[in-house]
Amino acid sequence: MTTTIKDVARAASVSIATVSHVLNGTHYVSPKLCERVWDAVKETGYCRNPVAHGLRTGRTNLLGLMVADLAALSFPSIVRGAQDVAAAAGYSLVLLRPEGPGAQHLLAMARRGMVEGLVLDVAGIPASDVAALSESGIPTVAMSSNAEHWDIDVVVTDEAGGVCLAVEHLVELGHQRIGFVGGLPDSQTAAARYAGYRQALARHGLAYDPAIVAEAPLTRYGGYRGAKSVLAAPSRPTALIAADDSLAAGALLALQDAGLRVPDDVSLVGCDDVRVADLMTPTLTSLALPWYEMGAQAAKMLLERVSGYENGPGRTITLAPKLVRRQSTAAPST
Amino acid sequence: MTTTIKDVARAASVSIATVSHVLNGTHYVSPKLCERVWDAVKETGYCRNPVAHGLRTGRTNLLGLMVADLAALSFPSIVRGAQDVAAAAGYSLVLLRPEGPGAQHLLAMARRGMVEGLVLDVAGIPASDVAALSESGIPTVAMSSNAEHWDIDVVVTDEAGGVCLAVEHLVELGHQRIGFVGGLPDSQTAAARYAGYRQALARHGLAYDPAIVAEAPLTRYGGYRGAKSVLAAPSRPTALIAADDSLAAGALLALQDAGLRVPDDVSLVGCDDVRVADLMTPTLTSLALPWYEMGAQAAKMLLERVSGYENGPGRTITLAPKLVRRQSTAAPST
DNA sequence: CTGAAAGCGCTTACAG
DNA sequence: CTGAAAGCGCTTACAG
Repeated sequence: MTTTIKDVARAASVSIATVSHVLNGTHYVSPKLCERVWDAVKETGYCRNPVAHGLRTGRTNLLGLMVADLAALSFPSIVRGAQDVAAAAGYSLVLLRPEGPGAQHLLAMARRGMVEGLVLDVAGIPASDVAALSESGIPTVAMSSNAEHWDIDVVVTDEAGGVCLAVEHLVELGHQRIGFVGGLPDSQTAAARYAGYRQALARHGLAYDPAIVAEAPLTRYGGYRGAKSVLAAPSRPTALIAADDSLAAGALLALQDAGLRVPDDVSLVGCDDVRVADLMTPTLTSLALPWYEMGAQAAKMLLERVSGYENGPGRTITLAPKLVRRQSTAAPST
Repeated sequence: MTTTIKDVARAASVSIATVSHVLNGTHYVSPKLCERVWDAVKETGYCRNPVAHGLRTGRTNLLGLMVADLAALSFPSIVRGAQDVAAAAGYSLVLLRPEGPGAQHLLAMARRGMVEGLVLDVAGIPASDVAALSESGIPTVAMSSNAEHWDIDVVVTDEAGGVCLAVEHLVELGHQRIGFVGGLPDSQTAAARYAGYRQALARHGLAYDPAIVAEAPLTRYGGYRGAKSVLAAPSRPTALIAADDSLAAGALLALQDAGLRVPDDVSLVGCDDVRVADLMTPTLTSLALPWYEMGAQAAKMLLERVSGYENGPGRTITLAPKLVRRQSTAAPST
């Protein structure tokens, strides 16, 4: 019922081989026939069946995007980045879930050619699964919050470097006592951010004081409790870094509860969620993670693999967060 | 190089037809051969090529999800809803963008069988495109913020009903003067929410007072300006409904600027963004839109179409927002 | 109960 | 320069 290459060939009185050649420009065809073919295409409203094309050529123009947690804040930006570059190359994204009843089918899909390659957000995916995937031979690029040792392309966010940025910003403003409210150390991201804090302190010759460091679950209440404990320190910090914007929201509340003004009495830096940071009062100076860029770079590297343009060993590219200055940071009141 | 049905057939010493039959359970095969086939499958690590399968059967187990604005707040939830039900049926989602250089290819994809059907978020998509799609014959279900007249399945959010809920909540608390800060009336959503406000007022016998109604761009600053103007009314409202959480954030700031406490002096209801509402101080009583449900219902209806289970005229299902009570609303101070 | 064969809609050497 | 034919990896009537 839908029109095929045969219909076009018939309408143009040529062979299907010729139709294919003019459509794909894969071989010289005389102008006369070309014109007849194009006319026939227009007339019949033909467009090629991508499934048949995919079977024949092995190219489906589909890239798999595998992320465990669609509710993660990073998800929309990663998708946008990946889709923007994929679309520019004529590719679409198919959303794959790493677990659940469909996992087998999806892996099969990847292995057997429904998607040409995989962009993988390793967050929430068991390392063994990632390893298996990376060994499966299907082109894969991983997005991660820390460097990995698989021999595949990976784009990693420099979490530690981001926190360094925050510390530097505060130091430049004149702060010397900078507190830290981080996530529970069971998450790699949280650990990396904490490491960045320690590193930056050392780099600037600032003493590390456990009394102004707190670890808490990544919730508003966690931030509230964490900040409260930090404020109870014998000598309270003039600035606070919260490793997440939920933590920051809670910390802000704790500061207000304690009668402290932000940024007049205490400066506050958050992390992650641009939207929340923008809507808080005061608006929050915050670390913006390069999610869009990660998606874009991952797709770019993957496209280089599936096109055969690149076939060397796994590459790693590191992307830095950006510090977005808003109202919540200022010089310390002396 | 990758193993095919032929390899399995050879390993099991049967025909490929038999392999296919035991794999798909499409025909009785003797236990003896069945076992040989399964052994061979295991041994060769075979899994079927979905592209070839798709070409032969016309079923790719792929559903298209077309949304114009991946940065919309609704996007992640819609995807989650759609993916959850799609995955349960063995389907994956491919992300289609309605415009740009890939549009042709994508439409072609849809028309020619790469995806079996389309879930369409009509927000930001020209009505003519939607109409064309709905007439193309490919199974399509639309998600919309207002009822439509295409003869396809559509799931619509009851925007007006949501605002009614908010008004009712405030009326129950004892409020009689309820202000409204809405979006610019050029958006259908904003118009629907405004209509809901008027409706609810009428239903509860409350007078409509233009002095406590403002329209503004959907930004924090818009909300700030809108609320300011409403507060300047000769008789100021005891409660405010903001048709968006950015507007609400701005309104909150305006209220604080005016020395008014929330909810003690003025109650505030927001809309849309669960995360922001949760992190604000006070946390925001807010209308939660049924995004996850929309995605899930849309996928469900689409699956019913592509499976052939449903082939009647277009159905419409309306989903109601939910009011989530948090700290920003209370009885008016008398 | 099992298998040989046609065919889904393309692309691509290979003849002519 | 053009076309007949093989084949991508499956499924599915149809013989036997």
